[in-house]
Amino acid sequence: MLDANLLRNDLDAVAARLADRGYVLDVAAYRSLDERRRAVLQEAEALKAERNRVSEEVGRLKRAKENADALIAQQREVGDKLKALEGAEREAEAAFRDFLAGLPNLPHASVPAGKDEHANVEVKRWGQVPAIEKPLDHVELGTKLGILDLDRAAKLSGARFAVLKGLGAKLERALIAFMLDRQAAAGYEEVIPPYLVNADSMYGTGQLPKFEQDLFKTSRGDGAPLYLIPTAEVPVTNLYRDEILAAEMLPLRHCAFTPCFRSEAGSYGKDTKGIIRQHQFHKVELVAFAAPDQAEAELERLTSNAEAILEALGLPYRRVLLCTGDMGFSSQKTYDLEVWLPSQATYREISSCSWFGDFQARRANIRFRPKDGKPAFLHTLNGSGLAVGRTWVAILENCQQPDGSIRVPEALRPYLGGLEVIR
RNA sequence: GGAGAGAUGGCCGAGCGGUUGAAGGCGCCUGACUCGAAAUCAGGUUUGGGGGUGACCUCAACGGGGGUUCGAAUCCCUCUCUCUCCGCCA
Repeated sequence: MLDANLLRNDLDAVAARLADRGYVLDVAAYRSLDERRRAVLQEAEALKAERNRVSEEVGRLKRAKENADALIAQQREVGDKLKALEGAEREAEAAFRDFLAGLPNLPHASVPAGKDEHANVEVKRWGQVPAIEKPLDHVELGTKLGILDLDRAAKLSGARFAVLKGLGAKLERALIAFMLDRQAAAGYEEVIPPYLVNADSMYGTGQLPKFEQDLFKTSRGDGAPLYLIPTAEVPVTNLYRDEILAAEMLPLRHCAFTPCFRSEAGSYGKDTKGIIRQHQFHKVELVAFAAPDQAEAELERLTSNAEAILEALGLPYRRVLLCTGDMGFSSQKTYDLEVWLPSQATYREISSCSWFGDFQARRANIRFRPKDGKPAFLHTLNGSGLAVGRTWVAILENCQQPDGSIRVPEALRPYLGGLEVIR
């Protein structure tokens, strides 16, 4: 959520920055909502002040055993007026808040302006793209090796689900343990959060109210619905919702392995082949909480922590700085890491590292107490470190050998009992 | 799932219709004393919204929501969570 004061003081500048990311801010609508809200608020507050004053007087009379009937009658009138205003007050407040909550974050000054992914900027390229004659894709490789079974997965759950078997399952598990160990060593404290969260949590990180159609929603009798997390970012960021952290705790870094669940109703037709885009996948997530003056450096650190996994596995990748039009709703600056996929002869997203400024912190009310000052919103960041399923795909495709076997990256072998080749 | 108890400020803990934003204690901060520290003494110490150039004024918040009342931390309803006992269970 954006700072309402910023909008009030510099509405045109905010509108211009939002326009950079393709969002048209209705300036007039915002102004009238803000003014309406303040007008109603002031009217109601004046009445409440009146009520408080007279109530006190009634109390004084009662204690002195004097008659207060006249005052009480007068109070009833104030109470009625107030009751009449109540609905308007709530409505004005909600309309204002909903409008504000619907605005995406402002892009950081260092983010290139652009309409879509074509304006993204490649800032780094690492590794040697393997020379493979007629590379097979991960579906062919995995199916032939008997470690991937998409047909039976479809029988169980439909499209966009996968079954991993034997060494395929073990490879997935090895990758999870490998990533967690590396990130723990890099200073991230591991957490295992709930995979089902309430609506407040989804609101805190920005999935709700705008993106409910991307989520799996559960129901239970009379209780409030719970949502399956689309990423560990949601429960881990919300860990500190409505809290004030001590400045010494920052930067605070967590890593978490979780399954991720995405409904993505609009995504049919994209990435239909293989397990690039699934309703359920595994991810190791990095989440950081930083003071505002630490946050920009923290984004660089977090991004290189994610890159370190790709480098340790010897997977060629590039780092891309997303342009204003391609960033997620809550982000103010995002780097995507894209891994080379031989079968597609292109780089595909395997990690997305974002700096949210105080956008999420304001929604989730996460603050810190600076050395000698008032509590202030901190900055949140997160990034995949990495998406496990896509790493699995990248290893199969990049490490494939002419006979269809897979060479296991050396760093991973201790996690597979020393196994050198999957065949 | 059944029965009962509870949820108050950074923490502990009183209050159970009328200057209680909240006693008391702990913690923390400032000052005095001291070469310095401890101890002691004095003072201070929640957050958010609105208004004002400013000193400042004002509203809201005692788990969440709703109600009763001139007035609610205090009474009623409801939801959530925690604890104890019983049942069930990976």
